[in-house]
Amino acid sequence: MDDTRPARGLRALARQRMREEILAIARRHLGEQGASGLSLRAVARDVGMVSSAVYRYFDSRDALLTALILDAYNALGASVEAAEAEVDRGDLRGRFEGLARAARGWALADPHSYALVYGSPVPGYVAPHDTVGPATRATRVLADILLDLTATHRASGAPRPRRLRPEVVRAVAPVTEYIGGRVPPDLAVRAVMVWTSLFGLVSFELFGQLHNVIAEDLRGEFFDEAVSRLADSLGLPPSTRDRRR
Amino acid sequence: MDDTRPARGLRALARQRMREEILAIARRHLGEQGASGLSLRAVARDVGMVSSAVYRYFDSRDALLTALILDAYNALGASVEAAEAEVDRGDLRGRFEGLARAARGWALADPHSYALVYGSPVPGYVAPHDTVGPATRATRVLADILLDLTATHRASGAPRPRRLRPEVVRAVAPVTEYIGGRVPPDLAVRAVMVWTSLFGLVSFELFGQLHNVIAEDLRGEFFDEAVSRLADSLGLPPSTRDRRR
DNA sequence: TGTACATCAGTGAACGCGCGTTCACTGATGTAC
DNA sequence: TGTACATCAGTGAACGCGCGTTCACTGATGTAC
Repeated sequence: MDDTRPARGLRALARQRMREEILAIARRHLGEQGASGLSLRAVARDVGMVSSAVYRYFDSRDALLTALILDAYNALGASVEAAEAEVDRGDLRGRFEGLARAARGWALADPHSYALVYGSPVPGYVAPHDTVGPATRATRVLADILLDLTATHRASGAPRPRRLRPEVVRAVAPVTEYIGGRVPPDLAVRAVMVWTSLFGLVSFELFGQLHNVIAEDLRGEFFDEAVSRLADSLGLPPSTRDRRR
Repeated sequence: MDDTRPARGLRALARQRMREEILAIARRHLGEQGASGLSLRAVARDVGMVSSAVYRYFDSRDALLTALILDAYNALGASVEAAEAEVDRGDLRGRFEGLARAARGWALADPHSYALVYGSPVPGYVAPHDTVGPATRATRVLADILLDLTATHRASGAPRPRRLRPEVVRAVAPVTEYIGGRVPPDLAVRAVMVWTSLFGLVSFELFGQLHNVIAEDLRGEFFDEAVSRLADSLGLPPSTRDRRR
């Protein structure tokens, strides 16, 4: 059951299509039952085949879950990359805003996939190692914006960097290393905080925590405001194309 | 099955103790199976009674879940209130730090209860209305700190308030109203962002999203740093007792 | 170009399991006299 | 202070259900000659 790339031949093509149909229906089921309630039999029923037939495509229920998780990370990554790529390279703020809006947009469009990867972990399920790459696609986009920021020294308008205790510098060491280049630890701290804010906001919105907090029809407006402030906290210069602030 | 306060008489007392034992074991099970996998039969087995006996204490599986959610909110609220109450009323920053650390501390001590209320929603489960009160105990503590902040006009060192678009003002209207007093919309926006950052950070830590991001043995250090920056962003004055910053 | 055969997607029955909930019951225990 | 009785916590069997996974099978279809 090597479900890798080569889709040569008619059979292989049909196989891939079937695989994707199963995944699509499983994705829909995620919403109604949640990850731990995802039932291979129910999926098979909806696909229109007998439950055992699914085993032609996935080794087990966990393998199906893994595929869904990989898909989720890749869909988020692709959506973020595409949005960010549309913006002028020099417009760092615009790139960040594009990234942030794309992330929220994807989450709203497919909340169950979002919950699968950013919600509470599925009990008993352990993600295999090959989810690591796709999981970092979105963060890579932010990292590159920060690299450009430090490289062009445009952080002149940035908040004064704080003096950091050495433990904090060590705490964010994986981040400075991941970003690459010569990113100062203070910026790494800011980056992690911005990232958690961003996903914290999306999670709050999706998981019902903004109920009676942010007016439901103005969540997008609020999000944009928040994103703008997060951009400030990173020291991103005003957008080159849009200076309404 | 009115499971309310009056614990008069020996029987009623035993009843309450039993109820609490069931809840304690159910809480433990939450971790191993997750909310949607919580099994009334399994809980009964661990308590040492037959599954039908649990129905003497809870009307249904959902009622058990509701009790767990209520307990979680109350435990978080109590822990946050206690920590904040220990600090000098005038030390606004200290009060905020106490609140934040208590929230994280509780979450780390009982991650499954945390996931129950701040993780992905349990599919098919709808929280009854009486969870609303306990759900806001922790936020009330922050609201009171902000009230004191605006009342004493100590926000002199605060970041300059931003001009807000009217839609944003309307978006946070429920927050300004909830906090009470004359809290400016800009501060309400900051409050929501701080709150989502705080819980975003805790969720990331608990749900494994900080893996390879923040060194595992320095998460507490990083959290304290983040909390200090969040306090800054609220414009809380330097702590009266501790000026190491 | 035509045919024989190997591949493999999908079937259907079966396995052993745990689930939530109901019901009539038993027997210990608190309470009213 | 002693006793009869009502209360009610806990039992055990039963209900109908869906689950993941296995296995031997069938028959359409792509491929090698």
